[in-house]
Amino acid sequence: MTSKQLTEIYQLLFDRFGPQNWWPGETQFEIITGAILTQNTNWANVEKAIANLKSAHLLTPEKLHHLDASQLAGLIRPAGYYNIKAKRLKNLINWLFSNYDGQLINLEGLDTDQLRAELLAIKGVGRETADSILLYAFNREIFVIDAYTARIAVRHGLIEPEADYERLRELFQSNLPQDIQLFNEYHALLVRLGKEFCKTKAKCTGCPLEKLPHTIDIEYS
DNA sequence: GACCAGGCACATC
DNA sequence: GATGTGCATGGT
Repeated sequence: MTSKQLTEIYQLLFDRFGPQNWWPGETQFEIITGAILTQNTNWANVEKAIANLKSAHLLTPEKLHHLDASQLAGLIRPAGYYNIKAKRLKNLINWLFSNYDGQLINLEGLDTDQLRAELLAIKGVGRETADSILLYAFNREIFVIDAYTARIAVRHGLIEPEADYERLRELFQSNLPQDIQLFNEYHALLVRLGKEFCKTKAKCTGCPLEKLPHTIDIEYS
């Protein structure tokens, strides 16, 4: 039942928007960095911060490892929350160097549950950030939940408004084929839909899901 | 000027 | 376990 609805939604979104080519980023480390920088932040601002790191030729674990947090903060300033995000990036990099010789390749041997648990133990890496890293940087079968996804799922009656992150992840992850490319595209499409049609103050006109069962009045933040 | 954006940790109840 | 607050820039 739910899996049929989820499949229908995916079809409608893909038909309307086409492939989203996520995650934007040329390297595994760029994707990881972007996942932290985009926390509660518009992607356009993240791009400016990443551009700064690229111009300075600092977008590698080694280079950032040797940079202090205050200098890093200056470079990522356009992404907002720059002091806290600089610390969070350093936390992740310190973990990588303390336990894995600073090499992302050394994480490939971990199974998904183990890697997720380790990421979540890093201060500054919460569920969405960890799951974005798992799916988009490490190609693991994890469905990423974000504020848009939650809002859309609630508004279309796929889940109760009180549902927490893990409950939402369970909804998508266990009612869809275990397909990394599908998880990748689906989450990206939900964000696309959210940006264009599913903000907190709902303006649903022209929404590709307009004809589906709908509870417009709900405000989910 | 208000409101929002691809969250998270921490304090407090 | 639920709720409130600080963190900060840049676009609409």
